[in-house]
Amino acid sequence: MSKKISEPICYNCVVKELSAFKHLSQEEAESLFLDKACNLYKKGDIIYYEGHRLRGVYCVYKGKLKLYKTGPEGKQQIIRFAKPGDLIAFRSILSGEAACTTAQALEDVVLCQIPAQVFLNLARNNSNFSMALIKLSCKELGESNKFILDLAQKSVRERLAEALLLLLDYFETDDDGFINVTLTREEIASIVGTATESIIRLLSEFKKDGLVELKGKKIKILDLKKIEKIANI
Amino acid sequence: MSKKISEPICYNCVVKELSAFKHLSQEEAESLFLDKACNLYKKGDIIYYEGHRLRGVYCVYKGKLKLYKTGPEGKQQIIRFAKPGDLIAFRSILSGEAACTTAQALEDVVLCQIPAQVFLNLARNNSNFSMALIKLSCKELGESNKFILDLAQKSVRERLAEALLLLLDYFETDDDGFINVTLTREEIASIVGTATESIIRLLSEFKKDGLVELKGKKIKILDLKKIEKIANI
DNA sequence: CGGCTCCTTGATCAAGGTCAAGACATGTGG
DNA sequence: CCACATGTCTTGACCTTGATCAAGGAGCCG
Repeated sequence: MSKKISEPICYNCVVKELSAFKHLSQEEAESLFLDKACNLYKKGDIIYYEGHRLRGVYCVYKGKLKLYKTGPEGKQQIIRFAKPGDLIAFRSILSGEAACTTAQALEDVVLCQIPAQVFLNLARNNSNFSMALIKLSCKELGESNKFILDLAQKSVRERLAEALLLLLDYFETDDDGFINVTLTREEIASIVGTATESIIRLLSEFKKDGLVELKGKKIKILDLKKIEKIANI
Repeated sequence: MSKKISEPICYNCVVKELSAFKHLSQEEAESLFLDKACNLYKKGDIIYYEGHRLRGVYCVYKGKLKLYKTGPEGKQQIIRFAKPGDLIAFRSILSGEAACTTAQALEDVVLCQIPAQVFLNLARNNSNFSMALIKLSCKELGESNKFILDLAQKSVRERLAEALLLLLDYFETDDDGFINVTLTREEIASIVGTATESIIRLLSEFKKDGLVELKGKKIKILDLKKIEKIANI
């Protein structure tokens, strides 16, 4: 399921500057390097399950992941994504609760795991680092609250438009202008919180109206202005 | 709209022990007392508006509040409540963003406002305090994520049952066993994320089935087990 | 008493969920 | 290389949930 690989070196890791770890001193980053464990996960592998107690936080070195909750009928609801430089599982470690989501690799992924105690000690002793973590969790909280409003008051059509904008913003585009992530229709549905069929119908409607181009699972936004208008932000 | 009143004294304030402030030293709590401003707000008063920049965090000394977001059509979505001992606006201050909700008094309320800089300095210099704030925001984040799942996948009936349990848990009961908060049907609807009429119909159905007792705006849960079963947690 | 706000009920309707069936693509092992 | 299996996508038909609209009643306050 996961295997050890040659490890990125924390104190000059390329993704360090993207994450809250950029606030660590050289010395702290060096000690981090000694304590971490680095592993490769294949596409589809589960990193951890909702409800489980976790040993530490993960820093994404390579690849993309989805974090989702599972509903009463087994349906997934994607809560957020992660990409290189992101931390995952920090919520669980910092709050001392069990994981509130399942983390799964969307493609081959390399993760470094930092033991909870090491992470908590850093947070406790380096106030720049702890303030960065506070900012991180508060920002995510703001985003979750925003999404609550959307789910409660917007139509599926509006939410799909908004989801496309979010994906574009977060994953950016490849050389051909397609959003740089590959998701099934079902996965898009579990971002938006609706049925797969609804996503299919709406996407082909967007296509018919010249708002998007579809090429297999790849999506290109052709008319940003109109999508933004539909999203009703 | 708000008026100065005789101030609770932070370093022996009765609500201090309920909040993250319990991690402050005597000295820190004394300095807090010098910097804070304490005000009374009448029922219905707005403390601050979504989108505004805030001057500091508020500590609830007395009374209950609702924090809500407003949707495109002006409909409210309640994100959380606050009661004595709770902090509000901390998310905005800690993340450095504008307020993501509007805060409104559900009854007469007394709030102490702590200036942002004072609050941030405490967070920066007292690691027990900052860790408590981290826990607080991470816990709220977990709750918001939970609610996202509910909105996306549960029926209005399930969500109402769950909302009643949440209200019971948070506000507890008065001497007669009624949930200790007074909300209009419309406000309940804007917790659940549905129309007022749906709440009315479902509440009277719950009443018919002997699950709840209704006395004006007051609600008593008669059959906790069945409500829990409906909530489907 | 008149004017609020809030609650309640009934009728109607649309958004979107569910079900079923088939097309298409992809990968596998023989 | 083919046959098959599996997973994903797509479309159409149908039906349920819950939103909306309308109207009236109840309670409360100046």
